[in-house]
Amino acid sequence: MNQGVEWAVHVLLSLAWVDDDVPLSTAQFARSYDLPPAYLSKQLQALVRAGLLESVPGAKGGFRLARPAGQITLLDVVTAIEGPEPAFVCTEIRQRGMGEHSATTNPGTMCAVNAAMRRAELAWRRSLASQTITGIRMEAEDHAPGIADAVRGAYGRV
Amino acid sequence: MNQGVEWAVHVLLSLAWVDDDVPLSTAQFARSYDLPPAYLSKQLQALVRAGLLESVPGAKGGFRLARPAGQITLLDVVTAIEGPEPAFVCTEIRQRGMGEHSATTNPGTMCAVNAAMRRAELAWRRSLASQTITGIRMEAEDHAPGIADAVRGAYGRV
DNA sequence: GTGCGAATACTCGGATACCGCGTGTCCGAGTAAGTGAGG
DNA sequence: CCTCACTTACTCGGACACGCGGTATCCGAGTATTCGCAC
Repeated sequence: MNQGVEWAVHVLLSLAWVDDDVPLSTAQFARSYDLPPAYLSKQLQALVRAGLLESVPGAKGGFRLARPAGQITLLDVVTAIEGPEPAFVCTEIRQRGMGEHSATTNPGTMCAVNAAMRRAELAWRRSLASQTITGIRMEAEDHAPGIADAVRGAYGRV
Repeated sequence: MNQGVEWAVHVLLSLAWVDDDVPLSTAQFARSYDLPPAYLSKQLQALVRAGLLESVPGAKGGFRLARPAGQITLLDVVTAIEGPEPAFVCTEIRQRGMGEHSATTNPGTMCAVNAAMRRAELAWRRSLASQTITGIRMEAEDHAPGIADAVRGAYGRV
């Protein structure tokens, strides 16, 4: 799995905690988490293209949440970074070479292997879609009560 | 996702259909599905290492199922090919650079982001573990009634 | 005809190259803020 | 004091290299078969 997913979620969490109209810049995130700024910027651009963030150009610019954190799911993030293609791609080897099966195969039916893998991936996507940034935020606050103020302080929002 | 997973499942399915003590060789599988024989061999070796297949050396050798197809799950196959490591790896960026959070973080608790991703991946693994080769076999036979005899015929088992 | 032994051909298995994609970096276009002068 | 235009500095955004893991391949070790020969 692409490492940018983890970065993206943490960035979105920070933006959720620093609930403000004034945006946060790539440089600030990179400094906070000790990440390569340029590469992080690339990932954030993907979030903008996916409509999760909106970018503010110019001095004192940066990124803002494009919609409330409660309406951003993990599936949105993963899809934005990894792309919409499923992890398992069926190459239909069942009807290569010896194509005898295909003769009796009921048309319109999917390869059973592909169907099984898609069921599993659907379960994964369902779980991702059921978890929002806000949910993770609450869980983190439960684990570390002072984290909200700590993050706001780390970004200069006293 | 590694392409070998699809190949492995189809090979296991073929072995389940051709229910016989005499093994099937890499060359036969490669011919049936039009796959590169050497690379396919590499994947089958992984299945042997994982204990899903047992190899028979020598002339007329090949591979046999190491245990009944009903006791081989998709999770077994994926783990054998992809390895046991989870797809999402948490690099703990939450406490790099500004480590202020960690001061208040309740010790022994996992990063909330990691926890969320692990929940999703657990759902995926649960679905994979609930589906056996036999289950896929039955579904395929439902889609294509004559497939069992077709496969047996393709491998010379008349 | 039968038993034995060597040659054989076929198999798996690990060691070895190739290549695409994720990883990492850089520089330019664009814009808001800041600054100074002029009215 | 207010307005305005210019300079400035900082931001995002896309275009450009690097390295590793999946992809693909080849050749050697080992064994069951098979053929031939002796009995």
